[in-house]
Amino acid sequence: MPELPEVETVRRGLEPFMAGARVKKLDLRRDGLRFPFPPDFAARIEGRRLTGLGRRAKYLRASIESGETLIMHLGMSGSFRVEDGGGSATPGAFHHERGKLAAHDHVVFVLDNGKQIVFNDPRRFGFMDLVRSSELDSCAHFHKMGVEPLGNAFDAQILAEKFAGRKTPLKAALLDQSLVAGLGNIYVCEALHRTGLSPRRAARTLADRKGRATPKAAALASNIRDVLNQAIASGGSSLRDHRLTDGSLGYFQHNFRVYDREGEQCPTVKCGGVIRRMVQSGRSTFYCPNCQK
DNA sequence: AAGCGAACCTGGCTGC
DNA sequence: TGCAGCCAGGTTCGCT
Repeated sequence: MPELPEVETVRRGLEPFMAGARVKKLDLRRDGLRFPFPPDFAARIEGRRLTGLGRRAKYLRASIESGETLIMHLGMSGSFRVEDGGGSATPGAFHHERGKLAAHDHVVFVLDNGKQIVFNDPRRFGFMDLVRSSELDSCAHFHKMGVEPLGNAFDAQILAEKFAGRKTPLKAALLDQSLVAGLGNIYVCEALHRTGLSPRRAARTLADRKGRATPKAAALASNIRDVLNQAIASGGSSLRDHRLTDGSLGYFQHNFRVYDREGEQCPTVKCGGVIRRMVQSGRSTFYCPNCQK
């Protein structure tokens, strides 16, 4: 499901309830998701206060007053929802006595503010992990991670430097999380179309002989920022699984120009091309062969 | 080193 | 109605 805009949408939905709340109970409905939960997972969180909820690329990061950080990834089909919890301070008045859990509800955070946060993930490609907060950026999940596309460091020059010398197609380079972190299949297709760049073009062509950014690199960096910000403002894209934490749907999918629009007219003014689908490194790429060069 | 394809898992849709 | 086949927003592993 989720690329950067969807994860950011989830973060904004969860933050008002999670940040500052104490976890009364962490209910694990199975032994793990994509990976087993870390040792003593529930015990390291229960009774502790969450001090903030951040995001890096497609990862959510909840800091805990213990000095650890809870890392959460939604995989392809993960979602969170916020519910009213036991409704009282009565010990044991937890969700599972209220019969509200659905299929694939794997993790429930029961909070001291009367809310409970439920993680649902049918495909179980998501995962959760705990690391020392002081080692967050050097831990296995993040130490090789590329530049944050909505961060201050992201611009045409860093894009050119990352892509310099790479023969791999632009589509694959933009999906490589060790170069730019947070883009996925949808927003790569959309950003390339907005920039008039072919997904097949070699990544190194965005740098000139001296390694400087070409005008196309500048336009691509700008379009990446724009499409991500516009998607966040729309609550992300809901194709099948993505939901906001209040259960509502994102609506940026109505603004797709090429993704999942094979056979439709290219929306570029005066282009007249037809959107096509091809497969690159096992993933669908949607593009206009007429205006993307 | 870089660049593919396969694997992980479930559900929804299409076509016979 | 049933069933086989294909497809899906991500990441990681293993083989060229």
